[in-house]
Amino acid sequence: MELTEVDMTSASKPSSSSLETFSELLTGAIDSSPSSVTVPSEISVAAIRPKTVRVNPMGEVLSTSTLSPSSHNVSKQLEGKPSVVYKPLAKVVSKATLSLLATMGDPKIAQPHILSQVNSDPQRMRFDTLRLTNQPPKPVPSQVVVTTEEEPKSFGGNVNVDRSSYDGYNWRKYGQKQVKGSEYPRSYYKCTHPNCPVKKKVERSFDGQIAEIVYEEQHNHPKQQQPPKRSLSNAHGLMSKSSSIVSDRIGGLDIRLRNGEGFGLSTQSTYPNKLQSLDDDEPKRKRRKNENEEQEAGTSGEEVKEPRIFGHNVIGSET
DNA sequence: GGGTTTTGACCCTGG
DNA sequence: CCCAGGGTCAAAACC
Repeated sequence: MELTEVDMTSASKPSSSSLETFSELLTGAIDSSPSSVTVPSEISVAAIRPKTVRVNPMGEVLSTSTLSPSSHNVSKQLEGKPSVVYKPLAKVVSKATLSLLATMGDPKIAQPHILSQVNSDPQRMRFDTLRLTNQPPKPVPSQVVVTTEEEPKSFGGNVNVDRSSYDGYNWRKYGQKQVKGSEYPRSYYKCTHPNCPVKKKVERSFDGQIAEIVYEEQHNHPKQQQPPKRSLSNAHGLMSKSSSIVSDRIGGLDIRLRNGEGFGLSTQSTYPNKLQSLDDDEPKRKRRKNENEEQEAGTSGEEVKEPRIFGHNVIGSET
């Protein structure tokens, strides 16, 4: 199950230094010049309409507007190849996003073709990538799916840095669940940064390969240049234990960005509004019964309990 | 000792 | 209004 990092790294990772990290690519792409990359004008549409762009490592279009049944086949095939899926919000989606995607593909390595397609069902889209279901045409959020062969290695430069697809940020797993739509268990990760609202969902195949990764929100902080200390130290442990993410992503993964181009993008610069959201973190945060009884009145609903990002982790103190 | 992962239960939203 | 599904929390265990 655990793929050898070496395999993926050396196998498909020509040079991580070039790409650095996935996020970096995104960030850089956006930051640098969103329109620099050749992005189909459809992207703009994405902002309004849900679109899905799927390209396989070879640059072939895996799926288009409506995911066809065979599309899911593609996903399966991708297993062996890294694929990146971006699922930006319709409103947030912009050329920049596409640019990111395109950039992520790494020009030197393999520039993935970005296609945009209209999705039928937003929700379905989530696993569409994986299973692709024929959903009836409906207006939904847009989704951009881009698969690049180099992507995974890009941010996976150092397989040593596992940590659920190390992309330059620290992630903390806060849950795992088996979703109906997916045959693989879905893991939920949150950026360990104090105010970073970024979350990502990772679906791993039994092979330990990442079947799909969905990023939500954007990082409102610079990514770490170095992998999590723990990752480095326990890189082995993780791999052997349960986090074969690294391998996963290398084997073949789908990365999707939701809510704004996902991670690595400059939220502030691109979407100031997002900042607010970030600040709020999650107003809707569901509070456990305990909180209810204890902070029933205490929480005005706006008091974001940032101190407790998740579990006992810290955050507020982060300094 | 600190941080992360695991796992079950709880809560919310959508159909 | 009820049910199903998804997402999140929290305690314990592990590294």
